[in-house]
Amino acid sequence: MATTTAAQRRARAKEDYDAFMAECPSRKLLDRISDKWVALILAALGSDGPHPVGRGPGEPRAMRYSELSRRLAGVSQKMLTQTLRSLERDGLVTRTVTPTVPVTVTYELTDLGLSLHHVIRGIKAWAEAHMDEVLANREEYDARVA
Amino acid sequence: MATTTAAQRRARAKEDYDAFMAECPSRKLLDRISDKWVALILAALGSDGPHPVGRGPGEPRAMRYSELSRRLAGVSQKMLTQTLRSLERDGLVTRTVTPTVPVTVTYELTDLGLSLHHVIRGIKAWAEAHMDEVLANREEYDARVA
DNA sequence: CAGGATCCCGCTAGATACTG
DNA sequence: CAGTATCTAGCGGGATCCTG
Repeated sequence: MATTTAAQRRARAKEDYDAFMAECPSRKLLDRISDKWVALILAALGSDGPHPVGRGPGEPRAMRYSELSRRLAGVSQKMLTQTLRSLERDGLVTRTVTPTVPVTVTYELTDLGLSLHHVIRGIKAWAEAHMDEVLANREEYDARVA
Repeated sequence: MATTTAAQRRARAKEDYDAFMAECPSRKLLDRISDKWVALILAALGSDGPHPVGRGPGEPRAMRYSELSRRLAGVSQKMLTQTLRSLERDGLVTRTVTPTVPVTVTYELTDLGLSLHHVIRGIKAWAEAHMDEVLANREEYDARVA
């Protein structure tokens, strides 16, 4: 019983790496914004843009739950709520409950959330500048392989 | 048979939205870089940084498969290969095969890949500047709830 | 050395139904 | 209106074995 070393070392390395990954701020941020709906919600609250499927030159900020739900057509209530909660938890949005007849809940970007929104706009800028090139490369590659 | 409209409209909206999502360049880019290993590989090839778990002040660019494998300790061969292939397909890295005794394969960032790497560094910058604040908000939130 | 091919498990998004 | 609760299927990703 001595040859276990190889597997053990790998497992050990993986643990270390996972721990490192969990600590890494960049990784955390990527995990956050890469979430399917985060960027969209931030975009919706941040101002607006060509993001929504319908028209909606929309309002700059502070939206109700139902507004967001309509704006991000494809989202399920579960994911919308879950995502909004996590964003609130991280201090990226505020949640305001107004006890009207049926309750009214509005969401708004914090300064922190707004600054993150700017980062995302940077990503968007790169995407719009270079993504067609990426797509072209992709097609070329596929053509060469096939 | 008339009340099907509600569900149908939702389904329709979802389809439209999915189509929109699939087209959106920003979404595509996010899907790309949010991939678990993409950012790490780009960081490894882009120059270096505090990313790797071991030390490794390492080489600036052009790494062999096995080097990457060691540098990104936790990655499985499958994911490493898969990710590298997709990056090559997108024209973000080049793959060079040198027919030495046992084959030698090196990967290197293209100009496009390098420019994307810069975007990621921007993300990293935000993370390092604000992520502690996010974490603090998170703890505070959890404390309030509990 | 650098992968290809398979099997298989865990997690999570999504659909559905219910509530204050 | 703005959620909560539950159940399930699909798939991303790791482990393992094999090859040029």
